[in-house]
Amino acid sequence: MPINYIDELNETQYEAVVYKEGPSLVIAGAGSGKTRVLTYKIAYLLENGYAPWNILALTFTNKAAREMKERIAGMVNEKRAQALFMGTFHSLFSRILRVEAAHLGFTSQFTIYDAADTKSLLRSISKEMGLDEKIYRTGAVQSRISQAKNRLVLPSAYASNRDVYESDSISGMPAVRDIYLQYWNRCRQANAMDFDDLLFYTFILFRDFPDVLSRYREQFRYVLVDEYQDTNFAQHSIIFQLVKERQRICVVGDDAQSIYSFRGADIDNILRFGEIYPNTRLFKLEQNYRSTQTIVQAANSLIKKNQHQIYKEVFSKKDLGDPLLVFETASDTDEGKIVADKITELHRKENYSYTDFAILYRTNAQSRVFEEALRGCGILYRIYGGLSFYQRKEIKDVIAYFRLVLNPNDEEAFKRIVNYPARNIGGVTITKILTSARDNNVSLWEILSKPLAYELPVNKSTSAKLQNFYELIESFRTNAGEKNAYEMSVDIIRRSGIMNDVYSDNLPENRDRKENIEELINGIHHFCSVRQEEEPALPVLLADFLSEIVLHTDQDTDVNEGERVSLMTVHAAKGLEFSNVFIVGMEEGLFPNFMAGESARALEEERRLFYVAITRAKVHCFLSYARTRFRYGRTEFANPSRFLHDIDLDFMQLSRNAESDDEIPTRIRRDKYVPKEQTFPNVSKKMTKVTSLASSSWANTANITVRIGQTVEHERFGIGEVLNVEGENESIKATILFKNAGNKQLLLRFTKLKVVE
DNA sequence: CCGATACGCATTTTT
DNA sequence: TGCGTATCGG
Repeated sequence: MPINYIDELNETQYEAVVYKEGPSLVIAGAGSGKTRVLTYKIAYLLENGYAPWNILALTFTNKAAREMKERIAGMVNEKRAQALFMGTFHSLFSRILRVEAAHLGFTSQFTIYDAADTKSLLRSISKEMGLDEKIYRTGAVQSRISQAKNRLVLPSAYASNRDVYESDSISGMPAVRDIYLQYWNRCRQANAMDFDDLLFYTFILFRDFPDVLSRYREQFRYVLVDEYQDTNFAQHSIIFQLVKERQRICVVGDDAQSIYSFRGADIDNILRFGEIYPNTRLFKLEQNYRSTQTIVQAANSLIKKNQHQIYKEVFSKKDLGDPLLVFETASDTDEGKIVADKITELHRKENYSYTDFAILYRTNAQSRVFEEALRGCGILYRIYGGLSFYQRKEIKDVIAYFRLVLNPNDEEAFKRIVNYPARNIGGVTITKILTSARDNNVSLWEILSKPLAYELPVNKSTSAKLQNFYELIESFRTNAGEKNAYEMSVDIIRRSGIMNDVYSDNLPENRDRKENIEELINGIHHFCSVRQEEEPALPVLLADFLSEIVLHTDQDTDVNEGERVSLMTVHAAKGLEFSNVFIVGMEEGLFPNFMAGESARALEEERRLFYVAITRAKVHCFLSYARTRFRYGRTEFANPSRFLHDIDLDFMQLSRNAESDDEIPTRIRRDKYVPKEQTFPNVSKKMTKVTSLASSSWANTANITVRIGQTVEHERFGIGEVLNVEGENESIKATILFKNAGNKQLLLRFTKLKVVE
């Protein structure tokens, strides 16, 4: 069945799809059919002279690649779709690097260090160098080194750069350059690359080995890049190496959704694409097919506050829709409750499935209150992000064995398991090995293999223990090349003593560990049978499994699985859509996050992040903030986010306590960040009374019986005397004379009162 | 050298 | 709050 490009695409989409003569930039507003353009374009290329292996398509997540592949498979021959080079930068380039590893002084079995490995290695390097860990915060050092790598700055260049040195000195960390060099060498020593290295070494490979480069140039005749606004300099440079001559490149993205600068992403890549590729054709997709007009316009009004962007006018032809609804709650617990209640209500009244809801927050730590509230209402949910399966301790332990078996020079894996399960090799011995390795400029494993030659100063009994460990790993290594991954892993878990350790008792905390390890084994079993079907001739090796999972992230798991509400960070929600979206924690310090400081650039990124959040919503978008929040073990006060003032009030509605029209405005006026001309008072007429908000400190008092003559305290009106009570159930109304606020008639259902006497 | 226990500490987003 | 590290007794 031929694809009817004209009927199935709008005019701009069609033009973007069929243009293949030179570089093109597709600016795709939120919900404008970006993925559609990419899939149709790839199908079009396949129908017009390109072989699948000649197409390189880079996506941001593995899941995006998988989904796109499936869609293309439905349009063209499935086998051809499978043969496409489609995936994340990191996964595709790691595959290339495994093939070409020898050029760079690595073996094809190199380990990929994750962020935790990097941190741990940096920590030990700082310690060895005798640096104060309070000043040289590992996180800070890590991000400096990461930024350097993302900008293709080698340790030597880093060390000789005056500006860099000065900036490091100003932050009190002049030795970062020494750490960087040491870290670089230690990774090489360990035959390991971190995430950033996967890009850096690919660049170096192409730069230093022209024949290798020309091979890949020849192969990748057309390059497509998704989410181009989130690429960094290293990624840009690699792409440029590949397409410089042919200029057959199409990048797709939305500058308004650039949210990964902390990972080195450079919004200028997309803003200045036309300068780098001079004959670029620009296509702008401006029709949003996802959201109501109100949501689109609200998002537009927000993003207009940013200076740094490509002009576009996103519009929707869908229903006008409801305004964004803003909730204020007294505490974070109440925020959880009100969201859970709202979900229950929409589920019942408007028949939404739970999969139609998402709760989006700025930081993972916020998920807790929502989990509790949803559980309380009996609503199933699923959390995306946070710590993934592969980051759990017991799983990392097992994986460390796998890693060491495949790459015995892996320092981090070595340190993790040399004494797990306990084999009486303690800190003192490990330090000795570390020192010896550093002095001789070799890996830990090398020391272990020839302790005598390196004069490792240990006694007989310790030496025997080390020898046992060495032989254990060596015995696994002999099989790793041919034995099936499932058999290997079972063998490893048995003979390493992990099985014994976990199964020796029935402590409740060991039950979870046991289940997790079993799940891992099942996963490997499943992986093996699937792979075996695909390629019956080859054994499925441990290495195959490991390379499958290291770059696997939580982003890659499917969302609409089961009847569950989705909870995730705004970052994780990029590319997804839901009928009903709750954006929670809209508070100063939280969103925008205090880490962003007051710099315009960082604040613009936070604003783009908020833009991403709003544009996930198809029908309803709810915003909420809490006045108090439990944080770091204490209650803290918060003010509403300045971003709430960035949205045009025509598209927003305040849901609030029934009484007192001027309360929120007064509070907001107190906030130092609010520009005077944008305060709420002049628009208070637009506010509508909608819902009552529960509150922990006041909530339970809402149900108490209020009697005439009692003295009560109101959250905002203060102390008053009850003059009269009338009505019943939902509509019990009290007349109260407040000392400062005068006479008020209050519906108790909506009112939070404390009885004073 | 191990394990328990106390204490201090820092808490953004993630391929 | 909950984690990782420092310190203790065994």
